[in-house]
Amino acid sequence: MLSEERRNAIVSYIDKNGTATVQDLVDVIDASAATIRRDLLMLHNENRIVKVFGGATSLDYKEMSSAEPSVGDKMTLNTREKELIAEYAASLISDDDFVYIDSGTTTLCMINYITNSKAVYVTNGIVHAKRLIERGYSTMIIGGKVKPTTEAVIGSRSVEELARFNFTKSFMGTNGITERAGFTTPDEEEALVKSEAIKHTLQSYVLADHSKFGVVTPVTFANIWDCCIITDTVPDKNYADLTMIKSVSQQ
Amino acid sequence: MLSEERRNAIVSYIDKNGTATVQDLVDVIDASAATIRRDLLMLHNENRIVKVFGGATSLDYKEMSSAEPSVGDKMTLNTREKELIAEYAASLISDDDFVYIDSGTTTLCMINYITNSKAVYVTNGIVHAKRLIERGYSTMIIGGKVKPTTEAVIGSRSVEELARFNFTKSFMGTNGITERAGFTTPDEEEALVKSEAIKHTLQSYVLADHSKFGVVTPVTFANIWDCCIITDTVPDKNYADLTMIKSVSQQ
DNA sequence: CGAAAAATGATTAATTATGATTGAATATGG
DNA sequence: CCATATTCAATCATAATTAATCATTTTTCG
Repeated sequence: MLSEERRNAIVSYIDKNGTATVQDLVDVIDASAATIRRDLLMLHNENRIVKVFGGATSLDYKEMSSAEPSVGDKMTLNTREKELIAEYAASLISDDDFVYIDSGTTTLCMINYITNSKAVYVTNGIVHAKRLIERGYSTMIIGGKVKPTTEAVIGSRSVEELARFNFTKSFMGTNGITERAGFTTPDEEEALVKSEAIKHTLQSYVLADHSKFGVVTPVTFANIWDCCIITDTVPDKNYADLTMIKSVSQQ
Repeated sequence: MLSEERRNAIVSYIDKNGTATVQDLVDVIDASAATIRRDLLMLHNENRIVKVFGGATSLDYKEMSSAEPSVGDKMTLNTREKELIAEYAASLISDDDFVYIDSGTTTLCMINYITNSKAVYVTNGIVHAKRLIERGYSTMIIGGKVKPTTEAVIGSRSVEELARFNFTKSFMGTNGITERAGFTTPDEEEALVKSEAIKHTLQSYVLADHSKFGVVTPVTFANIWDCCIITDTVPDKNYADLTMIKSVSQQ
């Protein structure tokens, strides 16, 4: 058996079962533990599996204990509401729009519902850009520092770049919405990017499920009247007097 | 039996079965192991098969067998040569380097071997940026249009952005290398980005396996003496007089 | 035909992959 | 926190594979 064949067998076993211990692989494949370990190390370097203590897991195997939520993990939270919000937001895009899509999980979800291929899309999310391109849309990405946790492009360079654009519509994520603090986010640099994008947009939308209302996080990136909120259910009617709200709840 | 038809028989056997050991081929084809090896070497240099230790595999063997987990990463045809080239290139990065990593599959492979977390990395590849960040490196991305097929950031905006950087090292991919045409690529916009990156770099490296030598594609992005070539085997000794070459072949 | 060139097969030294061993590192269960 | 049990990485000896060499055969072409 060729060593390549053996390594492929290891990868398919792991992909099929999600995980495998070194002993599992020794039993299934005719090779010693030392060889299996060497293979796992090589496959890990080639990004074909993830080597962990005791064995290996497939690339897309989710670790439940992971404390920091990366973009991929957060996707699974609050799906039903997010889907509805995302679907409605995507429907707003028309042919000659120049659209800015903010980084964040709700906006990422929105991309799946986009159907307009005549519009041009700009984003500061690495994953967002990748998905837009995969789906065949005309896409641009903002340059700058990449923030590790959210895979968003931020920093002064990004702000400068944004200043040269004039969007017709922008779709933003947020961490908190209150009447007094407006739209807020925990990261100052991310907030600067968001503000700049909104500043250069004709009509900005904030995509936020009901859990975001009444929450304040450190930095404000827009006042409550600057953006139209797209949400599922509005907890407080006061908001209606201050800004435009589109509720997409099912009933 | 004509040597040419024997080689064709070898290729079809390998294409049909995915892999073959030297012994397999000796059994099937009426020739000695030495001849089979010579054939495999020749066929490998002609890019008709991939020679591996113990035998050979078809060109797309790895792609076929692994159930592709992440979309878009399917273009990673990682041959043994690419791995070696990538590994050596990654080892060149030192602590206070400001590194540019060009889009392309060989440079993507290189990221897996990077270990220096003190350097700062800039790239125009969407997937490259994502992987750099995932692996925990300080990363920046160039802004601009995203090219659908390669997921590379290109266009005038990218060139403008690059003009503001001063890299200590850059690692480039290429489609062709010849003495007269230098380093070439099929896409003009991509060529412009590459040239600009090289222009703002102290020492540029081109990562290229043997199959790129003697190939000319429409647009030149650098002269042969502008970059140090990192490759597996150099087909023509003339190159050594024109540029710096580091060969990482196993022999 | 016959010499030169090319291809082939056998042999061998060198390279590479593998498997076993061992001290060090890491996880587990109090 | 500790002690214990796994697992790991490094090392080495062994087995397998290879590239290089050379003698022999086949092909080429004047």
